[in-house]
Amino acid sequence: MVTLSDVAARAGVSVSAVSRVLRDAPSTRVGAETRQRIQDAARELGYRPNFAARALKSARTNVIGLVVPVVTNAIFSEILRGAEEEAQSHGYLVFVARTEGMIDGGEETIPRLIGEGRLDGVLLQVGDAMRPEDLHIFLNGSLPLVVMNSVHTGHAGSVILDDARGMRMATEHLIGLGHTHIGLVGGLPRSDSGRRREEGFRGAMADADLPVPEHYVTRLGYEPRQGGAALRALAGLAEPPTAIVVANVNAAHGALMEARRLGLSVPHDLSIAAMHDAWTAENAWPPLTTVRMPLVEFGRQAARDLLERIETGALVDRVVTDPPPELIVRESTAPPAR
Amino acid sequence: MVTLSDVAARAGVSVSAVSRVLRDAPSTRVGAETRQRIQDAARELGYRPNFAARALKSARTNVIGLVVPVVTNAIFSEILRGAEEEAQSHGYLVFVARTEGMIDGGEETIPRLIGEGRLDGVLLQVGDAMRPEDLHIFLNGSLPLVVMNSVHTGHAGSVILDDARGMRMATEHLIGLGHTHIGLVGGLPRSDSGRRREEGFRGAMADADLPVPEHYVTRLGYEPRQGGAALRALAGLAEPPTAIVVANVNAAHGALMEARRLGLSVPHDLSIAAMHDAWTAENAWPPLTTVRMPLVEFGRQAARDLLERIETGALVDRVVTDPPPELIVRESTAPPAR
DNA sequence: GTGAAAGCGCTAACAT
DNA sequence: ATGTTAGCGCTTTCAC
Repeated sequence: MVTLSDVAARAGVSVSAVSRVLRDAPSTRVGAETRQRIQDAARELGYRPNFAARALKSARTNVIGLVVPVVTNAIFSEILRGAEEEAQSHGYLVFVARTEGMIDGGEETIPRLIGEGRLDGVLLQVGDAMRPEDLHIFLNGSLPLVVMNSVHTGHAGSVILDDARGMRMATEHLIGLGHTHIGLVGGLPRSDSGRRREEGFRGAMADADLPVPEHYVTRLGYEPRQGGAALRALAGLAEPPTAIVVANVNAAHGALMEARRLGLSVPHDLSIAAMHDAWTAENAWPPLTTVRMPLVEFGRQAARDLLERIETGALVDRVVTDPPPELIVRESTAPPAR
Repeated sequence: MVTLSDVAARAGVSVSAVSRVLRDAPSTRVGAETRQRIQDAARELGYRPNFAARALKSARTNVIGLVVPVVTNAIFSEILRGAEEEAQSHGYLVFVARTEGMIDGGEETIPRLIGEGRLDGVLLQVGDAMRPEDLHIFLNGSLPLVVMNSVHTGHAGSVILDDARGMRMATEHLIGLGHTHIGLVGGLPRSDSGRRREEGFRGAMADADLPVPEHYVTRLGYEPRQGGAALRALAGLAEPPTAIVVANVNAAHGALMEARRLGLSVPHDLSIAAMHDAWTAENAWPPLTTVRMPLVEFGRQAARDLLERIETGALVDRVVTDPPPELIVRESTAPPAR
C-alpha cells in the first residue's frame, strides 16, 4: 500500500505538502514546480488515499446509505439511478441496504449500518410494509436523514411524489373512457403513499360525481400476490367494477394474472390502469396502461437534499413534481363493454 | 459519539481492558466482575465501535463488494440474497455497485471503490455485456476477488453455474415434446455464460441427432429488446423453428412480446423455454416454461469462497450444482402444431 | 488480570 | 512556500 509519506519521500517533500497538493486544499500555497513533482510521484507510485484514515480524521466517509424495502423491482432501480448520479457528482458513494435483510438478519444490522460512522447520511425509502418500529430507529438516530415517500416532521427531511396527482390521472383516464364502476387496488392502510394514492383516486371520482362503494376499495398491498388477492375480492362482488386503478404496477401484474385465471378478458371485461411504469408493464399481456412517475428525479432530489443537509444542515420537505406524471396508454384499458 | 475511553472512564478501567472485553478477544483474560462492569458501561452509554478507527488499525473493513452489471433484474436479487446471507453470518456487510454506473460515472469510480481500502474483497458478476478492459481492472487489482459466471485462471477465484446442464434440460424438454426445428436465442458472443449455454443447447440437439442450422443460432444478448430482435430474425426465416430456447428469461420476455406483435401464438405456433426463473416468468402471458437455476446458492457460495479467500488465502474455482437445475413447465411450451 | 503506549494514514493548526 | 506535529479511535504488544 502506497501512503502519503511514500509519495513525500519520492518527491522529497513533507507529507503535509503532499496532502495539500493531492486534495487541492483551499490553502494550497505550494510552488508550481513542487506541486508538479508531487503529482508525478503520486502517479508513478499509484497513490490512493486511504479511506479509513481519512474517515477517522475527518469524521466523514463520503458515503451515503440508501435503505429500501426490496431491491427486486424496477421502481427501486430508477430511484437508485437518480440517487447515485447525484451522489457521484458530489463525490459520494451510495451504500444500498435492504430492510428485508436487516430484519431477517437480526436486530444488529441497522445499528451496525447507521451507528458506526460508516455513513454520512441516509436516504430511507419507506415501503408499503415498513414497520413503524423500524422507521423509528432511523428517525431517532442522529444521522442526517431524508425520508422518501412519507413526511415526518422533526429532524428528518422528506421527499415525496405527487401520488394523488398520478392516481387522479389514472382514474380520470378510466372515467374518460366511460367507466362508472371503478375499483381501487390500494396499498396497505398504514402506508403513507397508499393514503395519498387513495386520496387521488377518490378525488377524481368525486369530481366526476361517481360513487365509490365501500367494497370497491381494497388495501392489500403493492406486491403481485396482493394485487391478485385484491382482484379476486373485487371480481367476486355482486356488481363487480368494470375497471380498476392499481396503486402499484407490481400489484397490477398480479391482478392481471388473477383476471386471466378467473377467465376475465382484459380490457374487454375489465380495464386496468396502474401507478408507476416499468419495463414489465410494457411486456405484460396485454401491455399495461400506467402513469409514469418521475422516479429518477425523485431519487436525485432526495440525494441532493440529503447532501445539502449533510453539508449545510438545511432541512427540507419536498414534493417532486417535475417532470410531471405522464399517462402511458397501452392495451389494458378500453371503454366498458356494457 | 461514545468512544472506548468514555466507556473505560465510566467503568473505571483502561481502554485496553474495554477493547478486549467488547471484542471478546481470544486473550481476554479479564476478571468476571470487571468484564461485567465494562459491559454495563458500554450498554448504558450506547457504545458502538468506530468503524473507521477499527479499519485503519486493522486494515480490514469487514465489507465486501458485489459488483454487478445491473440491479434491475430478478436474477441479481437472488444472487444478492445468497451473498448477503452468507456475508452477514460471518459479520460482513455487502456493498453493491453497478458497473453500469461506474462506466457512466467516469473512470474514477472503480479505483475509488477497490483502491482505497474500503473493501476486503470483491464479488464480480460478469454480465453478458461486460467489457474486457473493465474486467481487467479487477483482475489486475490486488484485492481478493471471486468472479461469478466466468473462469479466469490467475489470482482470482471463480464460481459458475452449470449453464450447459440447464440449457440441456430446456432443450430436451422441447425435444421430448416432439420439436425438431429448435432455435437458440443466445447471449453475446463474448459472454462466457453464453458460450456454455450454447454448448448445452448444441449438446442436447446432437444427442437427439437433430440438426442446428447456422441461422437458427442467434447471439444478440440477454436483454428483452435483444430477445425481441432475435425472435424477429428467427421468425423471418424461410423455414422458421417451431420452438426456441432462450438463454435468459429477460430476453424471453422480449421474444414473447415480439411473437405477439408478429401474430405468432405461443405455444401453438412457437414454443418458448428459457433459462432462469423469476416472478416475471410466472406473470407473463402465457406463463413461461423455464429452468430454475440455483441462484441463491450461487451467491452464497461465491461469498463463502471470497470470505475463505480473505481469511485463509484459499483460491477455488467452483461449479455450483446443488440444488440441481429444475425444469418448471408452464404454458409457453407444447408439442409442435404441424 | 490490567494498564501504558505505540502507531495505523491522514488532516490541519501551527511553526518556520 | 514548506515542514513539524498532535491527534482522530482503535488494537495490540509489552510491562507490571
